Amino acid sequence: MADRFVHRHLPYLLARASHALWRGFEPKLRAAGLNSLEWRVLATLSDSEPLPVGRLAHEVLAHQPTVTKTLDRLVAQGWVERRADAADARRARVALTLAGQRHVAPLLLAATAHEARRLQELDTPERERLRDWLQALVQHFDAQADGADEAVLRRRPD
Amino acid sequence: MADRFVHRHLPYLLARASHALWRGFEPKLRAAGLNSLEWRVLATLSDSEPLPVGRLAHEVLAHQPTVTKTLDRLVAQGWVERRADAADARRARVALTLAGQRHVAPLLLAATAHEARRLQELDTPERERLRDWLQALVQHFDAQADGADEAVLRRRPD
DNA sequence: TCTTAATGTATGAAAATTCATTGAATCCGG
DNA sequence: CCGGATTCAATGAATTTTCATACATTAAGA
Repeated sequence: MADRFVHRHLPYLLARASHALWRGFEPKLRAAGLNSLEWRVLATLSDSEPLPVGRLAHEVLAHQPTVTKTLDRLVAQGWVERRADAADARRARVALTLAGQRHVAPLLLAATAHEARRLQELDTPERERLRDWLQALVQHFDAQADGADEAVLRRRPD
Repeated sequence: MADRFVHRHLPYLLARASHALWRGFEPKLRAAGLNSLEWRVLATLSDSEPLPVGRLAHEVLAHQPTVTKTLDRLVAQGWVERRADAADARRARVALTLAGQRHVAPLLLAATAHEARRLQELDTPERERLRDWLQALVQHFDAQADGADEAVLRRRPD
């Protein structure tokens, strides 16, 4: 399998792995009336303090205007709210409403269960090391604030 | 970092890792007049035999109608062509044109170099095992033709 | 061989995303 | 404290993606 570019190239391989693990869960999202970005937004906010839009966009791997519009929809549904930032009037603080929390809660459980079930099939002892490695990778590249592009990460002291 | 759902959940973590590694390469794609799906299509076809549309869609992690329309654009650019399948008139065989090959070739090199550069920063010996693990993961879940959703994978004998 | 089912791709309308830009608020050097 | 540069989020037009469906071809069974 490793003979073709797309099967060797790591960014691609990671995306493929993500899809492969995730596959089969979408029906559950659809049933909950969410597309995958909306899901990522709710999941991200589920156990986070209220986040500014730009930071949220970075976390959900989407562009800021996309997230702004997704938030409009989620707000209309009553799942999310934009609060004012005390220190900076430009900035919004996006948080789940109570209804939003109730809406994602079962999905979070289901997603965790789905992941566990899928991984079990694989039955390799390296799972947890993989997770550590990936966390280190993300942290490293996120932390270096990247120069080349968005500097969304230099989060100020709040 | 592992305390939050989105930082622990493996499908998400894999997607984040993919992005983190990939970040900084997009300008090069833009310069080549490609969006990321178009890039994945060209990269996939670059070292593959001509593929039917559905199979290509699966490989590039996109839906079939999306790929059909992306192909329309790539064909219009002269980078891709649809050939007839000798055995089945419904099926198309998508392949790069010579111009297409010339167009991606430098990008493939650049992408590989980019990956290498990024990974070097990380300086961990586990890289290759990670790649193996991911390949196994993708292969496992792709191979099982999945029941739950698209059965794109049961590729007939050709 | 017909008839019905299933498969592969295309299509059209609706929805979401992107790109470039705007408007507003904060920051910072003088 | 002023003025220009920077940051944050929103907006609108253009592009792309999605969803459902249509069309054509092959498969399967009576």
